Amino acid sequence: MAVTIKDVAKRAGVSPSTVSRVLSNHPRISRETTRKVKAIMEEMGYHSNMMARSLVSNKTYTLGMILPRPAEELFQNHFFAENIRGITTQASRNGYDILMTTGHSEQEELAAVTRLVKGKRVDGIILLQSRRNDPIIAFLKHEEFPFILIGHYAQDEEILCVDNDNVQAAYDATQHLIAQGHERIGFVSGPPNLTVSVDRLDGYLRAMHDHGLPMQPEWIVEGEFLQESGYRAMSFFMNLPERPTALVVIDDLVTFGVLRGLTELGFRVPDDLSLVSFNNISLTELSTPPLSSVDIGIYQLGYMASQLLIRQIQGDKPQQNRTIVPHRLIVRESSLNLSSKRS
Amino acid sequence: MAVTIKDVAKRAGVSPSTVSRVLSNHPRISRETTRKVKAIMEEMGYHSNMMARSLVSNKTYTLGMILPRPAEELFQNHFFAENIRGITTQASRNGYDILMTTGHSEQEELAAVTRLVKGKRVDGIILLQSRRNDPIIAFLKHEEFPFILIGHYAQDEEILCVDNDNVQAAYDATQHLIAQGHERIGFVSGPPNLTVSVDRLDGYLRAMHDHGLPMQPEWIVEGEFLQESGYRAMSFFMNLPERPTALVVIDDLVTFGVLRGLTELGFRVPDDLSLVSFNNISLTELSTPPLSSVDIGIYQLGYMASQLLIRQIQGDKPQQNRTIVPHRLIVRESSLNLSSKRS
DNA sequence: TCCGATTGTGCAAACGTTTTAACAAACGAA
DNA sequence: TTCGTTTGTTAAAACGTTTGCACAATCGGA
Repeated sequence: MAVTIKDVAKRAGVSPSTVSRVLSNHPRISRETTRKVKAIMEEMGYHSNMMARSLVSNKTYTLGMILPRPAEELFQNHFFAENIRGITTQASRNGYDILMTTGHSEQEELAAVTRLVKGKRVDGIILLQSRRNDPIIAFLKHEEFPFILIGHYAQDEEILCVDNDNVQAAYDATQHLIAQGHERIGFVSGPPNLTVSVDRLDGYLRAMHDHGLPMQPEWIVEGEFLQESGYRAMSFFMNLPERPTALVVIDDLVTFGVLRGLTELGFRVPDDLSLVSFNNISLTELSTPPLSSVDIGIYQLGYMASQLLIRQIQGDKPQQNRTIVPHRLIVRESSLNLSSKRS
Repeated sequence: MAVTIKDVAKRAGVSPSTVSRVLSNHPRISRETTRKVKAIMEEMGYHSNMMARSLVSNKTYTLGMILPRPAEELFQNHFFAENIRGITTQASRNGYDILMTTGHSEQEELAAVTRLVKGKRVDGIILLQSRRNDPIIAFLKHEEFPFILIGHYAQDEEILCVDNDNVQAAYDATQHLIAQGHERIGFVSGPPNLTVSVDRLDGYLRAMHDHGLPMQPEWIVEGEFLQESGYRAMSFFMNLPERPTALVVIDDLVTFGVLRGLTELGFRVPDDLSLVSFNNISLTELSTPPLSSVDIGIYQLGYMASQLLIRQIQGDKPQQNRTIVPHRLIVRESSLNLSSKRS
């Protein structure tokens, strides 16, 4: 039905091989033949059948990824959307498309990945998250299939990944609060089994230590990446006999929970409690007051992941396994202290 | 390298055709053979090569879509993420994956779609938006290639689409404000060339008319789907000699702009101005005050689109071209009037 | 003039499936 | 017993490419 390489060949009076070689810019094809064949391809509206091409060349020019499950709140809408934009944009630029699939459980996800890999549907895989002992990572590593992780995998430093320096990011956030004159600073963390929670807590602790500030164990609260966690943390902190004057919060969404609680109780931000958090989603600047947040370069995380994975597919060994995307603290009203406001 | 159908056949002592038929549950294959072949496939870790399968069967079990360009703010992060979740989930359930590609201009997007269609990479296409005279729609229609539109295309009622009843949604929102005792109600619209803007304005006008309320042309303001538009609309309305007491706003993000402006000027919501908007993104309930918003079922829009497209691919002719996803007004504090609050 | 290298092209096999047509065997009814 | 039907299987062609090998023609230097 559709125009094939043979049709073009016949019309051009050459063999199919020649047409194929024109397509792939083979050096031995003459200027003249190239011109003629290309003209005829144009004229006949030829587009090569990707399935046939993939079958023989064993390349699909497709990167796979699994859609994060709703349960995995680490990846909220904003993160996911920005991230995938980065991934897709860079992939496109290199002639790759993104294949997305999903599973309703860890087991189904593994089955989906297996299907993509063994069924030769993709050339590489981008993983948006990893749990501890991730069977998908184990599988991909065992198959020696190209893949990259956004985030990093504490259990295995050998795998390719793109991540932030979360220790430093939290250090910066904490130091900023200290510079604003705060000494009593609390930390609202995420699930303790996630590297990101561990790293950010670490950065907070280091900053406190480096500036000789007292650390109280009760000023560190764990939670989920949900606003409810923020709400709970807030009420815990505000009921302490000695309240902190500022909080470093693991995620913007959690901070919204803190903020809502504070507003309900009649406390004011930053006057009664200053806040800094992470991710800098677009709504941080819309809230009242606007939230200070560490921009972790979500788009760039995706962009780099695409780029590095494609390089690896094409046989480029990277110097180091882990690539760091720079972060940037965006200071807004939620962490500006009174004196600097009054000045 | 990988295990092929031939390897399985040889090991099972049958022909490749038989193995293929076992794979596709051909009725003529005996119980015994099926059992044996399946066991061997399991044992050898066989997975069929999708490229080869697609090449001959002309089916890819893949749906294509183009990533909305950042410029097209109609599709914000929240919408996009929720929508794609619906699309992918339902696709997966039917054994389809999603292929995502992108282009930096309308022309590139058309080229990308052409590549997917002519290169036989996908079985159908989901379009997340359409401009007027969309060349992509024209192309797909001309090729008679299965596709579905999320939203609808006023120029052509023949194409398959999933949409809300935006007229009724706006009617409901307006009527709610009227029920709260408002008579002076303004409308903040989106770009006038989008169907969604036209429809929602229409619903607003009808509700006002049906309740015998005065309509003032200056109470209708056009803008973009950006918070800046909300900010501008707000300052316009609040500087009128006769201010409205409530606004219907085309989109939540725009409403955040209105809200920020009001807060800056010291106005209070809903006391000085009540607000209702559309889309019900997750942050509407986190803002202060929480925003009333019409939930348009973003996930379900995607879910239905997937489902209907797959049906069409499989040869099921739908009764009607346009499928309506129900909406639901979620009333929150931003539109509850004083009397009902005090009661 | 001859010959080795270079340039341009074609033949045919291969990639891993699906599917049509054919056929053998078993079955059941006359 | 015979013959039409059903059941189970296979051989082989086809899908649209890529690519190793072969070969002819041209070229450039001795």
